[in-house]
Parts: sequence; C-alpha cells; structure tokens
Amino acid sequence: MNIGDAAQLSGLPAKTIRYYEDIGLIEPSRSANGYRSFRESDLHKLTFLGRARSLGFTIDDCRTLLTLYRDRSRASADVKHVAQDHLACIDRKIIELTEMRRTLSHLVEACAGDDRPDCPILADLAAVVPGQSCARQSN
Amino acid sequence: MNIGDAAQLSGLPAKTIRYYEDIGLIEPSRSANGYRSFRESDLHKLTFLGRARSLGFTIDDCRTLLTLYRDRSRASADVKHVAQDHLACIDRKIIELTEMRRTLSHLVEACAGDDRPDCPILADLAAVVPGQSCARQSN
DNA sequence: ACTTATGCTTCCAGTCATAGGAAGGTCAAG
DNA sequence: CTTGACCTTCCTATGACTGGAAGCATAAGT
Repeated sequence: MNIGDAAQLSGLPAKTIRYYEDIGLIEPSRSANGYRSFRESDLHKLTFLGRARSLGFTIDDCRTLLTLYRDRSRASADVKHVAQDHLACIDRKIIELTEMRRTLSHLVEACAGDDRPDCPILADLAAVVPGQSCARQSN
Repeated sequence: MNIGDAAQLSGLPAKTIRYYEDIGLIEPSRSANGYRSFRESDLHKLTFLGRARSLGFTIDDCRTLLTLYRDRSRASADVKHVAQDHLACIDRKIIELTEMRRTLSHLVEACAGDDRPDCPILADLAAVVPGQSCARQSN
C-alpha cells in the first residue's frame, strides 16, 4: 500500500505520515522504486496515532502510548497515568479559556458597538495596572 | 528607562519586548549608547499588549486593537467586532477541549490502573475505525 | 586602575506539529 | 510517447515566543 492509500484509510494527510516516519513513530518498508510501502500494522499504528492526537495527546505522549500498546506486559496503571496527566492539562486549559471567556464576554456586553469611540474593551486593556491584573499566571 | 525596567513594570520579559519591537508593535527610541529608551507611552503600550495577550488575543488582533486605541475617531463597533470574533474562537476551543475531556475521562474511569495489562484506554485508541471517530473536525 | 558583575546589544537556532511548495523520479492510461 | 497522477527529498514558514552565544556599556567594589 502506498502513502496515498494509507492517508486515505488512516485519515491523516500524507505530509503528516512522512513526518511521523521522520520522527520515528512509524517505520514503513520501501518498495523497489523507493516508495513507502505500508503494511496492515503500519496502518494500524497510523489510526492509533490519529485517534490519540484527536484526543489531544502530544506526540511524545503518543510515543509512550504506542510503546505501552506494543508491550504485552505493560501495567494499565502506566497508561492511566499518561491519560490522567493529559486530562489535568486539558482541565487547566479549559479553566484558563473559561476565565478569558468570562472577562471578555463582560467587556463585549458592556460595549455599545456603535459608531461612537467610547469603548469599555479598550478602556480595560489600557487601564489595567500590571501588578493587579490576572495576566501573570497565563505563562 | 531601559528595557529591564520596562520589563519589570510591564510584566513582560525583555525578550518579548524586543520581539514586539521587531514585529513593529512598539518603537522605543534609542539612547546614545544604543540602548532602547522607553517613554511612558511605550510602557503604556506594553501593558496594553500584555493585557490583550493575557485575554488570548493574537498578535494580529493586538495590532488592530492598538491602532483602534490610537484612533480617536474609531467606532466602538470595530473594537467589539474584534472581541466578538475572538470570543467565538475561544468558545470553539472550549467546546473542542470539553469534548476531549468527556471522552478521556470516561476512558480514565474505565481503566483499572493496576499492574495488569488490560486497558480500555489503549483498546479505544486501537479500535476506532477511521470514518467513525470524532477525529475529523479537530483540524 | 583593575576586576567583577550585571545589563544591554545583535544574531542565530529551537520550540510544536505540521503545511506549502519546488524539483525531480515513477507509473498507468490513452 | 505524452499526459497526468502519484511518489520522492529538501527547504521554508507558521505563532509567539525562548534560549543562548558573542560582544559592548556601565556601575560597584577593591
């Protein structure tokens, strides 16, 4: 199977598949003409990766998860640990975004949105004293 | 005022301030020795930028917002528009993360997390048929 | 006057997970 | 035998920085 078919079947762009080979996530064999040749197991890995990425796991997480997947003597605790860490990371992001959303929606509501220049949004951006804002922990 | 003080007072790293000059967001003057010299207005812009960034506005948004801020004849509708677009963007991200969170937390709950190899998390990652998963709209 | 330390400068490279595109080889169909 | 679709590698760009090297400037201490 060539990369085009692998892309079609896995749902990943060919570009991404080449990248995954580059960074050592997959190792498809090569045909005589130099084309990548994908076996069932390669395709399986690709769909695994696609699914893991769609759940927001980093490439590094994916590497770990793939290793655990291959390892028949793994402990499910190890997998759970990776997933829980990621879950915590997602939760932090959701909290951060929700906080932004809260502030921003207040500002948007307060803004008349007409042709006059007075704008509470700009006023907020301009007025905040550095030490007092919530800007610090966002990095 | 040198960059170190500007960094302290604005809460932004000196590196970031240099970067903002590089991309044309600010234009501090220079002292005789070649050091950047920050006026009150520069500092004001920096805190404005810091606040806008902490609300998740892109650099491009910041550029627009700064321009609107300078423009005394702006219409608040223009500002509101930028903010609303960003709010919609935040909402999309929250929805996406929440969807990930939902799936992932189910999987984590279902995983025993002991020393046995059986793991619903890996099973899910491995089993999904490409066309059927929710992987598509995440790009 | 000399050393040390801190602060400033520019420039180059790296991050993350790809995407875009150029230049060129391969293959099936008409 | 040419067209077009597919494949290859290699280089560059994204966003918003961050890290680090090499080299001046300045201030403090001895």
